[in-house]
Amino acid sequence: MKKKIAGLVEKSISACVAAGLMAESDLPYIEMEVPANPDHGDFSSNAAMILASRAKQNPRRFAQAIRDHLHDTEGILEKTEIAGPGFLNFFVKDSFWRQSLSDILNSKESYGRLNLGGGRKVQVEFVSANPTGPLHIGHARGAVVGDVLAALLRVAGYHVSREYYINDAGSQMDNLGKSVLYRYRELFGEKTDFPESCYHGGYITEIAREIAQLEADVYLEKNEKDAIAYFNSVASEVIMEGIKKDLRDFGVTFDSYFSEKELYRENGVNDLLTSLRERGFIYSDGGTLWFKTTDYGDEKDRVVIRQNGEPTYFAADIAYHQNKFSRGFETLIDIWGADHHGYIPRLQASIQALGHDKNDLKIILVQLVNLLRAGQPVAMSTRAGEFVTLREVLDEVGKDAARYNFLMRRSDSHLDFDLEVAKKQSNENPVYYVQYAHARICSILRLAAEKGMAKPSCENCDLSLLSGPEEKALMKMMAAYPDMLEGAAKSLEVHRITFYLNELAAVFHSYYNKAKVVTDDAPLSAARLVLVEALRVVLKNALKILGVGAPEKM
RNA sequence: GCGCCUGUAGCUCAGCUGGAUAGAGCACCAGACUACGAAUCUGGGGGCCGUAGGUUCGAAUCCUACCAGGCGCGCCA
Repeated sequence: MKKKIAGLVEKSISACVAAGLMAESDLPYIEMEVPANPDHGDFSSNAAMILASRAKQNPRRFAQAIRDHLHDTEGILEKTEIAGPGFLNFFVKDSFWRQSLSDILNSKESYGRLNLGGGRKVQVEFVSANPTGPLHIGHARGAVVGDVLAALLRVAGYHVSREYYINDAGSQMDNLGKSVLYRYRELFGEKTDFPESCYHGGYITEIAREIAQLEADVYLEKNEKDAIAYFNSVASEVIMEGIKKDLRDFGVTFDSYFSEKELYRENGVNDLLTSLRERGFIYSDGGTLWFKTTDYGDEKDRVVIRQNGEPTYFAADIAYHQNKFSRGFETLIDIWGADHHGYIPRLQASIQALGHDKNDLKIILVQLVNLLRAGQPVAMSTRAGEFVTLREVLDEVGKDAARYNFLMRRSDSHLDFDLEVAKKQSNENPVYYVQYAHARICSILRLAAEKGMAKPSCENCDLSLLSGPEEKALMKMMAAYPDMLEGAAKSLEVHRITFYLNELAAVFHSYYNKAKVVTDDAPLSAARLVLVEALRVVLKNALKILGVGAPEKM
């Protein structure tokens, strides 16, 4: 609807230009907003004001000209007003809002699907935690944001792939193996001086114990290097399995897992560096190789091969992103913890050196989570092995509540996550507000069925009976659902879906307390059943994108 | 010191690419179940949009400086 009206305005402006009333316009798009105040219409545009200010003309005169040249061929508009300094306010005929109800009932679960992406291949890479320990609460937020963003883009018509990058090649992996080895030795009574830099969590000891049970003390004799290599491969595998299971139970699944080791196995890192060197992006200085990231705005050049001959993490990451592009993805989206923001310029620089546009790689920063229990901060330290794991959160508050809580803020805004509030089944917890709306509607529909009423259908149903303010508001909000999704997809902001749901549920709850759906008035009941059935569909579709359940009973 | 993010009601936060009278939830106060589910609803108080300038028809939104908090500034990942 929004687009239709914007289209009308666009054509009208062209007509005005043709009629010599305006100079050539170069508006990139027609801004069309839904005014907060219903007196200002269903949609409002400031196009006349923008054009007039560029032409140094009277905005109201421009607005008049646009209105005069409007050709409402479909008869969408009830009226068009010029208001204030030069706003064009559009009032849509009620019949067009009712039309969206039958759209929804016909499209069902595909209502809201867009063709924004045109099938373009997009990859969303997220979580990507090192397999050195279980996922904790901090990872959970990134997991949900990535998962929902992928789902959103899929609905918006992109071909989306979810990927987890396993950092299994760096020095922290040696630390992991070493940590297990030390615990293993302890199990056989050796005294060790457990290093500060190693992982202290209890899970390390458990892995050591498993190895000890299966293979006894054979690794006490072997040389340390081999033992560490073996221990870290066992440990990372065990831990990775745990991570996958936790994510699955959190409703997060991936299409692929990409191992950093893989890059080295295929010699990808060296090949890439060679080709970059040939093209002059890499130079040697002081026994190390440097990437000229300053060519693309980074504040200093970055090392790719260390003095000891080992490639840096950055080197592998360039190769990894190159690999992503070579797999045919046109847009890459990386989801990172906000503490990695300093890394953005060099990675952006590197993909540009590889010949891609800066915008082909979008990085979404997710701020860290501030974990609370009943208002009191919960201390966490990964090194010391003191952290609240994702598993514990899942067990304590449940998947739906946890996910919803992570989606209630813009991702680059700090988030307080209070375990006590999140598990409360009360009005302090917004998940239930929306789920309750869905369950209530299902309850109404069950009752209607019990009473032998026909299933909601737009056939032989007088939808013009839906004339109350809440009914109109609900129809308009549901009609705006695709616009909301489009905005969220374009801006990559998943929290918009949550806010939309809260608003929609609020209007419904208010309506529910005012009006009865199932009554003795058969035509009115039929119309209202159509309305709530449409609502049920929209709620369910949106919740599905969020990966949050839409229960029929609670 | 330099860079990035944040600063909006008592608390937690929305506010879409600059628009019309700045919103929501929680908390607080007062009300609503013989009505399809009260995990709900109705009403109320509450604001120098961090501060000061600037841009313009118009600024919470854009620019500059400053203040406060967070994060980053490695041949770690």
